[in-house]
Amino acid sequence: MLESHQYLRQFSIKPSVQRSAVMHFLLNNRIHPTIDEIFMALSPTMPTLSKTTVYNTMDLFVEKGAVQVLAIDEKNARYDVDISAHGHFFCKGCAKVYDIFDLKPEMFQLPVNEKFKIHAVESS
Amino acid sequence: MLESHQYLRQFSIKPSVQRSAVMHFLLNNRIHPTIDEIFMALSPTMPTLSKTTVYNTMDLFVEKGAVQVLAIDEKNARYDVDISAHGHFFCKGCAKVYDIFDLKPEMFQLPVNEKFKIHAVESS
DNA sequence: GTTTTTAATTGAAATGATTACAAAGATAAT
DNA sequence: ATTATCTTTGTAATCATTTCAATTAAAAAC
Repeated sequence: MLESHQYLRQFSIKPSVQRSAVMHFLLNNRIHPTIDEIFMALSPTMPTLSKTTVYNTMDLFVEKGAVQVLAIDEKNARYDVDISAHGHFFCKGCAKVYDIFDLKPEMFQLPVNEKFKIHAVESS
Repeated sequence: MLESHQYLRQFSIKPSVQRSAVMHFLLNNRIHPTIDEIFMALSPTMPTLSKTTVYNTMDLFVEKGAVQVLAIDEKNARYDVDISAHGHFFCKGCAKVYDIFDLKPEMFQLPVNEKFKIHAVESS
């Protein structure tokens, strides 16, 4: 939990009890969780936690670049504390997201010469 | 429209006025449209069309393998009549999906030796 | 070609994830 | 200690999607 505190500071995120708890969970459970999974995991030991806070917290984390949001699961947004450039695939059988760490930038032949500029590439 | 009729049959989809109209739109507007975009485009010339029909139709098309559904846009499901293996990227500026045709199967180093079997790989 | 059966379409209501908002609580500054 | 600012919380609103039952259209049987 101390670690999470420090970790948040690295991304200029002011720590709070809730934020540290959420980050602690993310760092120790790399399961690309949904909002609900995060909420369900924390609420037993944090009965006052609100799901809205989880939404707010994750929005902040994404905005500050501490986590990335995946759109790979049509049903729910999923989050990844691993912000390195890597891919994902979604197993429809077990409904889980798995990492693909072998992707290389050259794999994407983007039309960068066109009228838009690339902000980010997600292989999710 | 005649073409769409024939096209649907190739995927064992029984054509109807609505289905042909939707497929005709998809074949001639390769913009990876949302349900709403399809509905909005067709309803002027098809006032009785229901949005539920568009949902039903797209579900059927996906099930029959005539189109693929993309999860790349967090807000809405998007559909692509191009069922060939290719990638996509989503421009947050213009909120449009673009194709990436240079992806190759080898780009994905999947852990096929594990306990799940891969049904499909989407780079979207 | 009319009747019967089956399938497709439709609109309204239900669901479920996410967002908006305003009040309550906690933290930081004075 | 007091005031101001930021965070958390619960409720209500929103929006995409699904469910469902009724209507309409199409296909099959006669």
